[in-house]
Amino acid sequence: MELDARKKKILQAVIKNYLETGEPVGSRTISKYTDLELSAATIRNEMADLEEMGYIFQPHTSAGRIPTDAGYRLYVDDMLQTRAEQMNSRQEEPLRHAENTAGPDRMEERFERIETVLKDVVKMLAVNTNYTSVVSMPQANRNRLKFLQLTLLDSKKLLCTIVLEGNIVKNEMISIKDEIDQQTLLKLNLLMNSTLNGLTLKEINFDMAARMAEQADKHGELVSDILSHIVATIGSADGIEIFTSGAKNIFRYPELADSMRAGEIISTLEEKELLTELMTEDHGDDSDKTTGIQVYIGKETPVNSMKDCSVITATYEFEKGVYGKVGIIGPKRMDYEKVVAALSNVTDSLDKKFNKDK
Amino acid sequence: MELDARKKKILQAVIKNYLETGEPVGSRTISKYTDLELSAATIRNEMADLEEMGYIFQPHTSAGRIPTDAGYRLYVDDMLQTRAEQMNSRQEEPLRHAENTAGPDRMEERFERIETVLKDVVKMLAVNTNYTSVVSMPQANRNRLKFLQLTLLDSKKLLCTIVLEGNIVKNEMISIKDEIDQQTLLKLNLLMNSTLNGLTLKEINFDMAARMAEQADKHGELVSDILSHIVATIGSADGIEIFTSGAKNIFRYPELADSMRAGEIISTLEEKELLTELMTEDHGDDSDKTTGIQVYIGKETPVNSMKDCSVITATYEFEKGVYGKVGIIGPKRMDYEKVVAALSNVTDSLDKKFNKDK
DNA sequence: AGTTAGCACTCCGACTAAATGAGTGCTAAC
DNA sequence: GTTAGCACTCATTTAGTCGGAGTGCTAACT
Repeated sequence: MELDARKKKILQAVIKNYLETGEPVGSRTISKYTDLELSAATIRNEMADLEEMGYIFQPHTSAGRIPTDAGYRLYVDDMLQTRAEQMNSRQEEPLRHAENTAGPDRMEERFERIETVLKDVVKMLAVNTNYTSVVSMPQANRNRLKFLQLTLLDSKKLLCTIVLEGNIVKNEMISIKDEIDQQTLLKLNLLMNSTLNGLTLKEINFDMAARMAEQADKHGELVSDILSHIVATIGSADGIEIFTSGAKNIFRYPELADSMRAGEIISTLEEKELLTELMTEDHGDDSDKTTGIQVYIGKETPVNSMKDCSVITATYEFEKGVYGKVGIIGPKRMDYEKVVAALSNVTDSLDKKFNKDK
Repeated sequence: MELDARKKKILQAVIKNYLETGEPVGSRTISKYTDLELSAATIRNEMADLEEMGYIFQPHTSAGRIPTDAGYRLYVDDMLQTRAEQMNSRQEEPLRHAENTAGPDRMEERFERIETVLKDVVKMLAVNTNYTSVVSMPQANRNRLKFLQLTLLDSKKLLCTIVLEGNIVKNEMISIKDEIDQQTLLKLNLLMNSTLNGLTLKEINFDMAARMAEQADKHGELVSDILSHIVATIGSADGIEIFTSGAKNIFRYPELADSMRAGEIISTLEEKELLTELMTEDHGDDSDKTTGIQVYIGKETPVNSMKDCSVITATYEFEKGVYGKVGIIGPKRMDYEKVVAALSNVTDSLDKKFNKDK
């Protein structure tokens, strides 16, 4: 069977209607709703076909139709494509695009800590969309070390301050066995900085560690100790920081609101580790390369507890090469168009904001 | 009317039973449950009295009784008192107390970052009690400044690393207008450290700021700028870090599980700022001075969204004078005894752990 | 061919009525 | 002061009924 233009139009109508009402949509409704003037009976035939093709289904005999994941997928792909086309044609007249980015006024107030900015953004998103939203701090992973500083706190504790290229700062407390004096500390600082500066985490390897340990002479052990602390601190998945907002919004959507499902989702939001996979690597190849927007429908999501949700993520750039993600979690019948637009605006604003600060 | 021993016993029986079942308890049940051999009819009379006194109530005519907040209060106060007495008598034989502290094995593995420890603890609590649990990082508020360091990141940004007495480290990024060279930076570091070291946040005042600005000569503006950044960073409620676990546990208790209530609670847990009040100052005067355990029943809690819950908090000591709090949030019919015991154990373990590390 | 109207059928959801049962308050007797 | 007995209340459960929305199918229409 073939998916001709008319079937596609009907499918779209079913989905749009279902997005609005959240209830199975029947043939009569469609027959009025669409501009193609067809009777309910004809629609029924077409809908039977669409069901056979796996785009829609009935929750029970003699009920209206509901889109399947495949149906949503088709719809979303279509939407993204026409969106991309629109963007392209608009690139020539950037004015439109500019006036489209709402809300930067809220974020420009003054120089703020990035956490504050992101917390504001995520809250704003949740409030505006009525879905749950998440944001990750810029990822340090593939980032270069800019500067590191060892400071003696007391006779047994060393404070190691690590600054990465994107001006991301981390602290690590290191316990030391043997006492150490200011002089050698100064030397160590010099040594480590000169060796490590500008390096990616992945460029720091055993070889280098060995060479440094050698140069540090009797403090070799301490150096490698420090080094492994550094690597661990930055590299650990633990390092990812995620903020969420609007968790309670899932209660707006009955299909997610039963305590089992909601509990699972909320646990995931609470234990942010489980979101790591979602908020770091690019999953799937269906991401929109130009905007960094990804749409996961139902089982497509990498997060187990969200098999009944749809998740949309977008990428923002904090500094050159340093990225973070913003995401929206909602029911499968979420307003994909609105959410994609909102995320796109937000990442645009963030990109601008962070670039302006430089 | 007077609350004689028998009435008290009946009240206790009602509450105990209700804690277990979660359902209104009737006179027949009590008549069997208690050791005082009384018929249901007698119990009924007594219960009518108890209702008049405001300790219990009926959700509707011809239903069993449910404890009121006042009823719980009485019960809890009693429990805490007998508990305190037991503790006192046990102090002479500390072995008992020692074997009572379960779970330190889980936390002793190795030197861990305090965040990790606290996250483990809060998770463990949630799993063991089946309630929602929260923990706050040690509070910096009334803490002394141990050390502070200014580092030039680039021509426009200054990194300010702040270490407080309890080895709590904070970073603050400060934008500067005029460029500054390493020499003056060194001087500033020296000046600020020598002036501020060992001071409480509250001891840093305008007077001092003025004096320092004066000494800093032409960089006076920068100094006061930095100073206000420091004060703001540390002092801001923003600075409190809170971890939660087991949010989904509220769904175990139908009286909290409806989406309105649950949504409110979950929002509060998500926006940790709202928990600040709960996790910082001592509220109410009914706290158990010896253990730092506080019990908030229903409307007593300082957090608005938890008017239908009970909240129990306990204080642990990170370092001399640096405190954090652990809390359990559950339904009013929570197992107060078990929770108090669990919290008491946890704070004991934490106290020991942190003191041993030193 | 494709489209439409008509009709029997299915199934859900809302409503009603009756039965059940736990629990109370009250009275009268012990 | 305590208890047994009884009438009464009210939430919960069960079963039964009804209406409506929507379907699939067939037959007629273009």
